[in-house]
Amino acid sequence: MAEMPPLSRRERQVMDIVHELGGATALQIRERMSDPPTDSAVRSVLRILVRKGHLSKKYDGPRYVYSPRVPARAARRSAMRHVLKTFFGGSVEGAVATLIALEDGALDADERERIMAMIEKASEEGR
Amino acid sequence: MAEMPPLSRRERQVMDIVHELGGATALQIRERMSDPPTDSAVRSVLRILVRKGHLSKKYDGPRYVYSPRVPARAARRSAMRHVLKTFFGGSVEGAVATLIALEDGALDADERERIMAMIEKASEEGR
DNA sequence: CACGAGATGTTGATTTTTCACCGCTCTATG
DNA sequence: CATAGAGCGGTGAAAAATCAACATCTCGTG
Repeated sequence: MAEMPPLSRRERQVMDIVHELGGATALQIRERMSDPPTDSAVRSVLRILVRKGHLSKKYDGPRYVYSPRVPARAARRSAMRHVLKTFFGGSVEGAVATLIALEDGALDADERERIMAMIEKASEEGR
Repeated sequence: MAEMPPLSRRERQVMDIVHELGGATALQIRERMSDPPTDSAVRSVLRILVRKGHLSKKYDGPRYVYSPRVPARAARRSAMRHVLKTFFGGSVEGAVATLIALEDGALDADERERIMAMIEKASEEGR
């Protein structure tokens, strides 16, 4: 389970799509690409990603569904940790600030409440 | 000044380091790489990144300092937006949850207070 | 001035990535 | 049964990325 070399451009693009969808067929993936190559090209990188251990494929109904090998939770944490370190100098505060200020993520009262509660809870438990 | 082709592996690695440091010399960058190639190899990708418009170089004292061409604020927002979409289905709530639960980011009382205040303020201002 | 060390840029060869063509299988349908 | 269409994977060639050797230039020092 080594962490190998980082992904190539296409590989990363495909992984992002699969992560976003949770699991996806070759066709779905191709449809989501901004600059889609041929179907077989997509399959080529899928094959590589499976071989490298980043994706698993399962035969669901009439076609294969590709899913991330690493659990969603871990992937989320890892991705977040990376931007936290790279763009926010590790400042959770700064990251949250940017997050809630993201115009397209306008949070309503409910969501705000839940977030507040969450933080309360976390700081209690986290000592 | 289009944003065209995504970055290659090395390019992304270098960009991340530069973003993290805000600005850096070729040597600093190389020092931060986990699997550093030769100095001249590093310079090669730096040159490419400058040509592509992702980095600017300024002659500071005895050497060049490379800096991101896109303002830190915009870069942060863009990076955050991407993980938000890819790993959290756009849920700010989910993202904040992960953020505050990152064990290595243990937030103290002060930080928690400031974050709470921030959220209050944001929702007051009619977001 | 001559020299060595540090910083940079260039070039071209090697390695990796990307991709489409091709053939196979399976299923549905006429 | 014959055919057509969809899904799949292998292969090798083209394109891109990666990298180290090499050439310059600058600066400080003996």
